[in-house]
Amino acid sequence: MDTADVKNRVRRGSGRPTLADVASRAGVGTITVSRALRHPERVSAELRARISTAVNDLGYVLNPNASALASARAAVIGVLVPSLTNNVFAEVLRGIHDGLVDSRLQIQFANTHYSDVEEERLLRVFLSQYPSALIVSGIDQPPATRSLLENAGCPVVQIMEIGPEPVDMMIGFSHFEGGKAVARHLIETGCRRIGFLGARMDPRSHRRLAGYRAVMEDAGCFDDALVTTTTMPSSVSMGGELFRQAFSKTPDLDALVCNNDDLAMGVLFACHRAGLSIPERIRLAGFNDLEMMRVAFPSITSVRTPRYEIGRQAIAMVQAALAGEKPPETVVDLGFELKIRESTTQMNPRNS
Amino acid sequence: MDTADVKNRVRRGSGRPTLADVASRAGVGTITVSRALRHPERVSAELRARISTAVNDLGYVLNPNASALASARAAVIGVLVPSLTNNVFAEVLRGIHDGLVDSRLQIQFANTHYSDVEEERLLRVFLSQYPSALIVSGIDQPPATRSLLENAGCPVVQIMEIGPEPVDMMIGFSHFEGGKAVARHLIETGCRRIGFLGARMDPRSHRRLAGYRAVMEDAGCFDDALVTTTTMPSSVSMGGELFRQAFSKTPDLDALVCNNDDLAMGVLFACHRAGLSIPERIRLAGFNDLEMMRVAFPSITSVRTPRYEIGRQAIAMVQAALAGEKPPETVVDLGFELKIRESTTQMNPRNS
DNA sequence: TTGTACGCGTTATCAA
DNA sequence: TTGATAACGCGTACAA
Repeated sequence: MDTADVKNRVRRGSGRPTLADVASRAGVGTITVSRALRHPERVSAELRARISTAVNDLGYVLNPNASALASARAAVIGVLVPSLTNNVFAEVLRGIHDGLVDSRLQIQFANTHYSDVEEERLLRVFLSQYPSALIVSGIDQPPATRSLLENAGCPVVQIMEIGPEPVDMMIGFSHFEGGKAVARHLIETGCRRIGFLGARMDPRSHRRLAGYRAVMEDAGCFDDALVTTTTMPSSVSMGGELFRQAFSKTPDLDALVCNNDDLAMGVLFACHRAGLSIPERIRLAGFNDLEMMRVAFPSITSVRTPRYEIGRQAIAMVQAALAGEKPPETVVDLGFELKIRESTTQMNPRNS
Repeated sequence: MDTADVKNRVRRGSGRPTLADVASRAGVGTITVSRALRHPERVSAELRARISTAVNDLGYVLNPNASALASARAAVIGVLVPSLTNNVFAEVLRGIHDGLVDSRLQIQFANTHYSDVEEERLLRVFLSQYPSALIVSGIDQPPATRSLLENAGCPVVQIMEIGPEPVDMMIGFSHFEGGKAVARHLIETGCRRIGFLGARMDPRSHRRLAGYRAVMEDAGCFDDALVTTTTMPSSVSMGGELFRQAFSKTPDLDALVCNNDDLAMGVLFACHRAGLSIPERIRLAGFNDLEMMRVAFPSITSVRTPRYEIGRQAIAMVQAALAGEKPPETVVDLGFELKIRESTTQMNPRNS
């Protein structure tokens, strides 16, 4: 094949206008167009205008695949969550998404199903494309996964919890303190036989349980029989299930701390059905403070957790890092708020 | 710069092994490696083994960005949903995700917030990277959006609903029929003053309302005053809100059809609080059949919708299309199931 | 079945 | 501030 053939080579292009098309129309080099799009301030006003016109005339759209290849950086943020049906993570995702409007970054997410093995596998998939940032749930990554994160070559945010040794950044709150807060509230209002119901029992659940236990031991009230857990997924019906187990083990229960609001709802319904009044016979508290807790009958005490804010601020931290800013805070504690409601107070809710 | 300098050129590589590295180690051409990875059956067993060894030795991982550029096809499937907090779409996403294990495709999702403008914008972003497939919610895309979808150059699945003119493929069920089913059930059990509560009022909500209305008119029971809706987001507390509005407009209500289960929960709690018994005084039905409906007290009649299955099968349809299979069914109706429970039957729930 | 040569569309390098 | 040129790493076309 001689050089004369070169021009006859088949072009495989998609037909979409390219940077080169824009460049020739604007009478500039391709790199100038690239610059004008990415760093407008580094290009003279005149060229910027000519390029802008050409872009509009041609309907040019950047090819992110080519960009990713050339720069070894994809405009994608990888997000790993352990569950999707769990309302908590849906809210986190919403926060992440809302934090990303007006950004060229895309969310790519994956569901680890609470599996460390899956998490590591998915992380490798994400890493293969040189993501702009990674957001992972929890702080208990096994060594291999942690090592992958440390060498990710991009900002990494661990969300939902806080701990002493962030891979890079962390945002969340203390589940241990959350567990303590609920238990303390019940102790303070006079309860002694306070049960704990937990499902799934991921690391965060264990920390809430540990918080509950610490308070109970302090008060001299702890009793193994008061704790009822399962590794099965959490659900409203599981709440009823666990309640029945707990109530048959310890019929002298005077309160129940639930690991999350789904379980608490299940307990509420089970008590209604069994004719056990809340809060008169049994006091009840949940965790997360889903919207429903406030309007339930009776309304249910819960720990409000900043799920949306976690997602939102995780993105803010990522963006700051990508902009080269190094904030002093690499570990952000967003705290929580104990919402005390009818289910743990004596008043007759119908008169409230 | 003379040719002698060429070898001194700065390499910008990431340091990761490339196809060429694998090829030279295995003593084959790069394209053979590429083929061995994508279509193992087209490569001889011997080379396949040598290549496999080289891949493992080097820890080679495909660079999806380069792959996407070369083939003008990213291993990404774009998913557009109108909401994330809505449990319904969380389940759809879960189905999509589960359908994608063992696939090299990644999910890239975006939240349209029920906005057509956002939907179009996000679609353009997705399209710019040549996705392998697109999944969009609903069937009411405006002309511009529809045109984008028709020219997407990849499989497109419209989910949640079915209709006469799919862009490409559709999977869902008839919301109109769903609305009819609930209303018919209530009419058949003797109700006449059946209210309808709706929030958000997206196209699917309107179709459920239309189904309800059709049945009510048929029965000679329709009354505008029985319909209470808002365009505000749906929530449990909004259910209580709408109930109070409806009850003051039409205190002779004998049943309520709720546009979704969140509203129904809100009604349940509001009735408890107001001392109105369900089902004795007011019968109640929801839509979607969230897990909670089954264990609520009283348990709540609802229309079970195949949310997880929609996601799951949407992926199956995509994969079939990508494999070149053209199934006869481009519109798949997954149907729904009316779950009749205590909230619309006379028995005293505590004895059940 | 296997290999060669080149194109995909962008960004980095370096010089002007 | 601007541009020429190469490089990113893989897939396609076509030939062997």
